[in-house]
Amino acid sequence: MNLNNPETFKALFKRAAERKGSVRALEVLLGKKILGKKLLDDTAAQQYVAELSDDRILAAFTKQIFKSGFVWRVVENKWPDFEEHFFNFNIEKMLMMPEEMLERKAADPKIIRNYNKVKTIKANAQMMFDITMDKNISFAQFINDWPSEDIIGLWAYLKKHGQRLGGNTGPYALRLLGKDTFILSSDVEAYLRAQQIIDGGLQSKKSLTAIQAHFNKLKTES
DNA sequence: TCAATCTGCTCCGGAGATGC
DNA sequence: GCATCTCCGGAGCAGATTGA
Repeated sequence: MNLNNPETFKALFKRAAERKGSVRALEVLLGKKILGKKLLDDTAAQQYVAELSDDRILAAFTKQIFKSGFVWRVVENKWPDFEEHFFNFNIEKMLMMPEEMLERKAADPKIIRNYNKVKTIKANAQMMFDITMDKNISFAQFINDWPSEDIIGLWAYLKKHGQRLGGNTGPYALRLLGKDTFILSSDVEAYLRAQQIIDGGLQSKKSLTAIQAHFNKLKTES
């Protein structure tokens, strides 16, 4: 570990600006978030997350689950049929769907016929429903309220209580929705190892805590 | 032309090892 | 003894490629 002397935000920013051509070019990339067809700043993005309907969150989770380990283009091409098959991911309708119906839909070639992944739609709908009942808030509000300084906590929650939302699936889905989260891509992992912020397994508690601390530090410095 | 095989990609879970 | 970590094989399907 090299926690005493990791790269500062200033040095990282300078290096990134050189790589992207100029400070301005980098700021264009960093300054706003693209959500759907909209370009939003951080405050607007946060508002966007809080106002999402829960069916869109279930749709995002499901899309990412099917993309995981598969050609993303195929999932995108078939997505309109997914929306149609699963009632636009309406939570109540999904929870009322009998197993036989789910099994039948999972055999339709219009969608990706992976029954194990199809089953996650209902399971994750149940997780979302439970939270809205327990906390009396929408699932979107639940995600929005979770502090970005402990985003690994939200990852762990989704992994434990949801289905197939572990690994990078949960983080990717959260980012797709507009939640402020980092992604442990291979490039990011290589950087973290080069900076000696982590040395063991990427998903170990020790590593995740160190990574979160580093991102929190960068956020404070930025 | 058709069938078989390969490729792409990552979560999941089990087993054994390690640390506290 | 329990929790956590690490490693590895299995699972899943569409599209591309290869061979008969």
